[in-house]
Amino acid sequence: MGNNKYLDCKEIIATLFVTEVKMVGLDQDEIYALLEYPPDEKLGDLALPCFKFSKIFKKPPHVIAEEFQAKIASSPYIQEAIAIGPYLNFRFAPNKLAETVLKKILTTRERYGAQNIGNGRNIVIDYSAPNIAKPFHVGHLSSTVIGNSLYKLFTFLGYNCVGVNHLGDWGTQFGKLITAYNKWGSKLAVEEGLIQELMRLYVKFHEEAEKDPVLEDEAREWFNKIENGNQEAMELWKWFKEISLEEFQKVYEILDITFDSTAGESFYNDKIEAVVNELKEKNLLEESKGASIVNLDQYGMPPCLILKKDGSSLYATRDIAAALYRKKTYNFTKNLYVTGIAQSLHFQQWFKVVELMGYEWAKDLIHIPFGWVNLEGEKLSTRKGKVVLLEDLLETTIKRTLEIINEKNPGLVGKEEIAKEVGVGAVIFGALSVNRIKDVTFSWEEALNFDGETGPYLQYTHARACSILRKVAFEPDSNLDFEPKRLDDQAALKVVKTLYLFPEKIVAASNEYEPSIISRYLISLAQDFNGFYHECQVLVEDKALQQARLVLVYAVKTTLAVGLGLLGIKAPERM
RNA sequence: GCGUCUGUAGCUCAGGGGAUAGAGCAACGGACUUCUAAUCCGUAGGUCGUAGGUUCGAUUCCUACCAGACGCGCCA
Repeated sequence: MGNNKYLDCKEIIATLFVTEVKMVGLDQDEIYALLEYPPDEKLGDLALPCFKFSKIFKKPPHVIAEEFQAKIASSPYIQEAIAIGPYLNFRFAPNKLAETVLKKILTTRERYGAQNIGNGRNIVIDYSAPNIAKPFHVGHLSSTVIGNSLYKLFTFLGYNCVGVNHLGDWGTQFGKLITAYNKWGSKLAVEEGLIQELMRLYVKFHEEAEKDPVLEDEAREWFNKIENGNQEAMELWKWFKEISLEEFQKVYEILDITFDSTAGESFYNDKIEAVVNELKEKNLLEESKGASIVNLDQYGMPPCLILKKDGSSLYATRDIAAALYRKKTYNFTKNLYVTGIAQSLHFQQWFKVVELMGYEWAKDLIHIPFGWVNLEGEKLSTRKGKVVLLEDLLETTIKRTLEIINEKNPGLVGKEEIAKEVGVGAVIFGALSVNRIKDVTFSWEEALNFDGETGPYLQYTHARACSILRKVAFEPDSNLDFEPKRLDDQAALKVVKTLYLFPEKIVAASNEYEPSIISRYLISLAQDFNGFYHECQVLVEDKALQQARLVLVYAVKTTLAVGLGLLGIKAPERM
């Protein structure tokens, strides 16, 4: 736990045991790990289950809890310790907690929760990575927004992040596209239809290839030509790529997501040979059925395909080349790959190959998998043209938001921009609110519902808080005078305790590469705040009371904005 | 066949060795002349997939099974 610059009550209690209780049989770290938040707040704010001590001292846990209680004196942050059955429950000193947490927020503001855990080390985050010549659809949303959130999160924790959009701009799909273009397409049609036309050709290819498998061979030949720099093939490839990139850029602009590098698969084309040679030198490469592979039998995995029988590369080859390049270029402490769970085996395989090549940093290659997106009962399929385009989804949610604004707040200035922030926020939050690994079913009804645990709910709560602060022109100031003891309502105290948890939550989110931990935290913060909002009037006659509550409102507003920012969601001041 | 992931309220999901299993949606009943009702309060709703095992204690860990999703050589 070390030197946490944020208030850490668990650490305080663990220290208390070492310095005051002594002779407890467990060290500070063990006690720290044992401390948990009780299921019901009435019981206390933190609890130490005493079962483990029972074994050490051969006494019933409730007796131990009582003995501990007798030895624990109150300290500035811990008001009391009460033994309840086999638990020793601690109650925070509410005034001290409120004072410490709120002053911290007044001082750090939009940096509340930030830490220098990374110490400037580099993390490469590989995310989004759409395939060129395929439309950007809801299936690409997860990678894009999870990666973006991790980028912001690790930056907030002191790492230097390198966001890489590893474009799928290489591979047999281009052979397929060129084959389809030559057979059923035309220059004019592509110029007019752009990515829609490319998608039509791609779908057409798969329809026809089912009837006539020879097309697959033709496609492979075309890809081979691209790899060998055939001029006709290269020109078409470049053209298709440009069309796609423009389309993707529109979506990234709406989402406000940027990358530090867009070195895609094609970028590594000239780095493949060196990898293959290195594999050969290290005696890892074998011939099998005409292809070149790395055998992984002894690791319980199928072989990793390095070269096809026609000598062209595969995605594992390019991934290895990319990893070597990135290590050399960025000297990363971690390289995260945000892709679907379907690719788990692929990553395990080539991570192992890198390890077998003798690179100890293979352990720093981390796959961050996420579940599938389905379309209400049906599977998403680019090949069958069965997709919801991300651009359509975003435009629809923005439109819907505008309708709601016109209904609820018609006089709002800057409606268009706010509708965009809220509509896009709804989509991003929807993708980040549940555990990465879960499969999700896309539903328009859910996507357009802005009630309850949604992005707009968080933004609305933020806008409400802003509204109060605006009415009195509240200015944050680290020397601001306020009386924490005035925040003695249950609802206000609950908010303070939840604010206290924020730094702990974002560290947990980074440890698990799980933005949904932040999402859920923000929902609980907003729920607590809205409870407070209904129960306690902020703008009141009693100026000291008002001041204390204003500080609380400011703290909530700030924490919500910081948290939303880490998710890649805007926090408008009015809506 | 082998492997991975998932199974908790009608639906979508939290929780993840410990004290009576929590939210939201949908349903029903309340609260706007008062800081934005995209809100809040209340009611109802669960043999935590099934069976064993480990443990003082299992919804949580282990094993088997069931169900669903996915992956297993020249697609990415």
